[in-house]
Amino acid sequence: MEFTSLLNTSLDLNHKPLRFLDEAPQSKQEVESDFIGFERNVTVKEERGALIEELNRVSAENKKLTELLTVMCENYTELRNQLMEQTSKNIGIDNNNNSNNNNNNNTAASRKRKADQSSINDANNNNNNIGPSESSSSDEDSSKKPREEHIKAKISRVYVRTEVSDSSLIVKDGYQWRKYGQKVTRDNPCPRAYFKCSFAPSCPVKKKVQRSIEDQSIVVATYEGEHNHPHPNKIESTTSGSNRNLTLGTVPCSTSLSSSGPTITLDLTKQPKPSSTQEETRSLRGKSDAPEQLQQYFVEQMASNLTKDPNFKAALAAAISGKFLQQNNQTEKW
DNA sequence: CGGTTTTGACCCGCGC
DNA sequence: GCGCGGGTCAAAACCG
Repeated sequence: MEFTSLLNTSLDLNHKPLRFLDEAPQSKQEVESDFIGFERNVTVKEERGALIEELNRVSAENKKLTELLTVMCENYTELRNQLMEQTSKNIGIDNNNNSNNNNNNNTAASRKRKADQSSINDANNNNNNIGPSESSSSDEDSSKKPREEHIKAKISRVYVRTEVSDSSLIVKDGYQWRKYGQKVTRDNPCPRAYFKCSFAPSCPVKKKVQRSIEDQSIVVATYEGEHNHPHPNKIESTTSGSNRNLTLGTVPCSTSLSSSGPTITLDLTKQPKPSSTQEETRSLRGKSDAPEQLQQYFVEQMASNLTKDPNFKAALAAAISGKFLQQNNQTEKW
């Protein structure tokens, strides 16, 4: 019987400290009544003091983390703006390239792979850093299907740094993609994934994603064609099934841009804890237009997530109660 | 239940 | 003509 009462009391102790945060000043009697089994009201007060001290320390730590997060968000916002600028510039560059490529393809339409090689060489000339001379045969489709000829020349490459352990081959560019094939190519043991824009067939854009053979942490995404619909970030989309490829605009990644040419390198390895649910992602997307609000939102969201997380609560309670019981043992020994 | 992913089969261009 | 290799299809599995 004594044991059970002790057990019950200790369980309560696990929870009370959390309630101190909300109702510490007025709950003095209630707290003391919970500790009545210990018959040590004086030490309870001391322990409360120690707990409050500990909580203050944790709060300070949390503040520092929040500041760090804010700095990260600022960096992210800055880089994101740079990305947007660069992207808009690249669109212009690509359009110029389109006209050039169209001319070339008109003369060599029957030799799609050769034309393709030339476009690849162009791309590699623009970014001679990581290019695993990947044979993309985008022009093949267009010559096979003349109706797509108007979109064929728009080819751009994006180099995305990801975790090596992440085998998903997902490049978060904000658009929604449907995977329609995967192939292991000869020159690269890593499989190449084929995606179509989920707005297909009305949107003819395709992309190929494959890890670089030279640096497995880099994923090479080759985009073919041009989206004929607005960026999903700008759409108040309703449900849209699975948004697994969602959104450059919301992912707090750090980005780095190649200075010229239609290639972009994104570093997705430095992103903070990604939001776990689609709902969160959608709400983030809605706020992505205002960087300050975004930062604030990230901070709030992280704090909210932590406070909502039962594991975090349990761990905190365990840590506090552990310290508490430890002190109890010490006082009992006295 | 509808959309997406997986994956083996198939198609087609290219080189020999 | 044949084999190779990249790209696509489509049925089944999977998922929310």
